[in-house]
Amino acid sequence: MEQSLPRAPGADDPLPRSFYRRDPVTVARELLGQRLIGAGRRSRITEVEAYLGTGDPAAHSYRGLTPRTRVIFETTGHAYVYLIYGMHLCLNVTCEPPGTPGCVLIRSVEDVTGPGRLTKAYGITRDHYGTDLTQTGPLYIAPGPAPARIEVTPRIGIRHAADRLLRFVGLDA
DNA sequence: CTGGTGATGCAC
DNA sequence: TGCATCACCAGG
Repeated sequence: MEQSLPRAPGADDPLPRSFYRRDPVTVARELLGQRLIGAGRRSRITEVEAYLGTGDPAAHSYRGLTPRTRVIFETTGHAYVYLIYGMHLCLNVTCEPPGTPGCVLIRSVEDVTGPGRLTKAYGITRDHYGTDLTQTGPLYIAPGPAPARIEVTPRIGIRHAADRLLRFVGLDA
């Protein structure tokens, strides 16, 4: 039988670490259309925000390395999950090489809009903090078709650097 | 529009 | 040790 190939071509192989080893704006834009896989879902990513490692007062990494922000500084392509407003979890993907902070907030996929509802739909908890998203597992990201075009807007719900155009929405057709 | 909710990080 | 801050959502 087909023993040399454990999986069929076209399977949802995770995006490689090199995809994430770039600046948050590039990673954010290219993350649109890719598939977030977990909890039986494989929906395409439709809305993201870039948080820059330096010079971005809206980014959690702005005030330096802390226990909470550790993965932002030390990993590439891992999940940064944190609790916001005492109630909702947000899923971010770390980027840049280790030693350089930077991450991308995944706000929505095709059928789930909103960062808090997205984590709920995927069953993401704080236990997912630090999960390697380049490994096939309970939560990872695999290739999907890029959107036809990208809308660029300011980020949602922040006070600092509210004028910066770092939110990206993927639109088809 | 507002309230609910709790971890975080910094001032003291 | 306290408390302002916070990348949200559901309900009026």
